[in-house]
Amino acid sequence: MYETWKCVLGKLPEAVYRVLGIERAVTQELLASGKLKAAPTPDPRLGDFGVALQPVLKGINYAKWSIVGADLARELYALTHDECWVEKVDFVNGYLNIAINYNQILKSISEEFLSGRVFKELRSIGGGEKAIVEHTSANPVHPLHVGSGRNSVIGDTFARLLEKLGFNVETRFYVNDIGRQVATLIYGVRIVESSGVEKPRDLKIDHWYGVIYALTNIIIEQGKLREAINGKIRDFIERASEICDVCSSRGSELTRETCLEICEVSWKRNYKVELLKYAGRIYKLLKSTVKPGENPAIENLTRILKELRDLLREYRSFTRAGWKLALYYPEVYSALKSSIKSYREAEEEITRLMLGAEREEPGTLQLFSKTVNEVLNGFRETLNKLGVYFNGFDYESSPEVLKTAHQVVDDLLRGGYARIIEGGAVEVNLDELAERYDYIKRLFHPDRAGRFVIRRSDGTTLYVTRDIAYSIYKFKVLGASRVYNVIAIEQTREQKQLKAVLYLLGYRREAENLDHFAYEMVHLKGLRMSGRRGLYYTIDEMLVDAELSILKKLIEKEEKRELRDLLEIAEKLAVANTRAILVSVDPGKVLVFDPGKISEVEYGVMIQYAFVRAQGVVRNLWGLEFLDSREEVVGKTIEYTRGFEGVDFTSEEKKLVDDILKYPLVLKTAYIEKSPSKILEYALNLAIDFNKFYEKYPVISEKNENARKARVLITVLTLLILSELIDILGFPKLRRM
RNA sequence: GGGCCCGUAGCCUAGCCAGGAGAGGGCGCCGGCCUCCGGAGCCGGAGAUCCCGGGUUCAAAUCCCGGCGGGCCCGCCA
Repeated sequence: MYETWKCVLGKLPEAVYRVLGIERAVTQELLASGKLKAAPTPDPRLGDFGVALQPVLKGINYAKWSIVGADLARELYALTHDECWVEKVDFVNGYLNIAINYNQILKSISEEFLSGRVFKELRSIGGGEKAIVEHTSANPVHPLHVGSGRNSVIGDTFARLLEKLGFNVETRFYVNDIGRQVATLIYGVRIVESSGVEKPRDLKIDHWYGVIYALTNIIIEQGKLREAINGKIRDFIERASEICDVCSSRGSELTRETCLEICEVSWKRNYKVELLKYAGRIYKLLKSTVKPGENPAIENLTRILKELRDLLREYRSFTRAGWKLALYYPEVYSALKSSIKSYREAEEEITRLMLGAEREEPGTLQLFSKTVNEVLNGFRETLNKLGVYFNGFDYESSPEVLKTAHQVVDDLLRGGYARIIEGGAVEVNLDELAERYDYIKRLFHPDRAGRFVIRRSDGTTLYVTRDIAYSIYKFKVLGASRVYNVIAIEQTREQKQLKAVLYLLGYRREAENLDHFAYEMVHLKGLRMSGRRGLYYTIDEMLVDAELSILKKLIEKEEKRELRDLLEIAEKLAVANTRAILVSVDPGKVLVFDPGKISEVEYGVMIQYAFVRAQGVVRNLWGLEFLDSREEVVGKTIEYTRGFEGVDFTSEEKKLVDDILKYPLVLKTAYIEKSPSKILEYALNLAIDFNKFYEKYPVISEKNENARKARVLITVLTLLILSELIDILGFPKLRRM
């Protein structure tokens, strides 16, 4: 198609010159700059594609357009009829509309696809280059939820796409196993285990640990918040007393009512419950009566009240989450509650665990790796169901990462890129370095580059530092020439810091080839997710929900099939649907998802259905199973490319041919724009267009031989492409459904 | 306070970077279609101030400026 477009556009300058006398170079310039271009027509009756000619006709009296246009159409037709397979050129109010011979097009693309040339050309893009895709890398402290699931599916789909494009792809999972979060989990697990509370037998280990982690975290946070709230209340009373004094000496611009409220509070300073009741009311009163900048003392009070309100709100949210978990897991809750005497004690213990791990104490490290690996096994189980596999897991605690991290700090200090700041921590000041290195300036532009610490005053490294080390590892040890980090968008800054440091350390090529594949959050309707509070919709739940909704539909159809078969179909379709939902929205946009409506989003099912139907045609025509004998199907189809002519293509058929033509372009675009959602969208459109075609026209039973040949070709090409797309999307393949 | 991203029918989404004809799809809703390669489908219908206001242009959902609304980032956290 694009070939014919190019062909026609190539002749346009000549036609314009012959009719209007405008120099060929002028039209060529318009084409080159994109002012003139071909685009599909809005209605197939107008033709197959059109060119908006207004830029050329601009100088001509509008009354003459139709005459000039007709001449142009005639001239262009004469020039392109033979060479570009053009059948008709029309001029309609400023547009040149062109109809082309689909017989020729179908013949030529069939040969391209059936000979495998299309796929081969696509593979030449990567040409065996080694690309690493790091994805998922979820903290091993709770089960994978929809957010991590989006990461997995985007990463896995992109990796599969890269493979189709001929890259030598390796997928890696980076295990954050020495952070505070893991230490918190281990701290909680030790308490729960020593209290003799056991995991319910049917609960996955990652879900169990998720509960323990959340409750531990909640109890600690509650302790912290209680202390902060008490402090705020003290501040509040102090300020209130001050203001009350001003009020009673009549030196205040506050209303009488507000003054009285404030005084009441300061007199009742010992009745805490009463105070909290007033806090909100006074805050509202102050906000409505005080103008900014008038009275610093009162503004201070307003600020304190606002902070108090926020703290209370947060406390409440933790408490609610705690209640919910305690309801289902009362033994866990009481074990933790009774053992965690104070949050300070708990935090000290957690810090000790962290330090022990970073100092590579054998006992601590063993404990860490045991716990983390248990959770990772849970992850693997979930991911395998989804069809997501990794070539390897890399541990943050590994000597390769930790040693290199310290090396990175030393190198930066030696190179003068980092310095020791007050207190002894090591900092990189990118603001200064951005002045010297344009690369860094551009990286952060138009924002300030900022500064960041890479080694704490106690000598331990930070997450970024270890991430820098890991990046070096990916390039130097794993031998990547290109790295994609599928990481949430909120880490954009950290990823830029990472690139900046790589650049400073002389890894310039590596910095250029390190790509932050950013994706936005998943927003659940009616639930705010928070791993720290144990609030999440897990992938395991999502898969079950999807499977149940599909099974329900299957059973409703009252098919006389074995339950075992139904279950298998439901399971496969559930995976397809789940993956489809998670990849359906462009990574750069927030994915809004309502778990209650999971049965309504059926992108995966629609694609599978078209795939199954196309297989049915091949089965009935030749008695062949496409999934077992692809080569044979292709071989038989090649015979159909010979000798069909004079077929009038219907608009449904033309649409499918157009779709088929787009395949290579879609893959390239999805790759360049890092947008796996485009693959899904394309597959969906192909499936919809195929369903329409299939429903409307007979394939095997078509009487006209040429038309039958054309339809078989279209069907097999669709089948081939759907098969490739399903590979990329990572759906399990079905024969029937 | 500074920086980035997003705003398209009841809901979700494409188109925006490279401006062109009636803003494509899907879900949901209403009405039809199973003697016909498997109806998880097809056909038809209703439903949109393309967030608002300016500007550039023959032409703006698209580009520019200014608002409004939502998200994210600016830690000796990970």
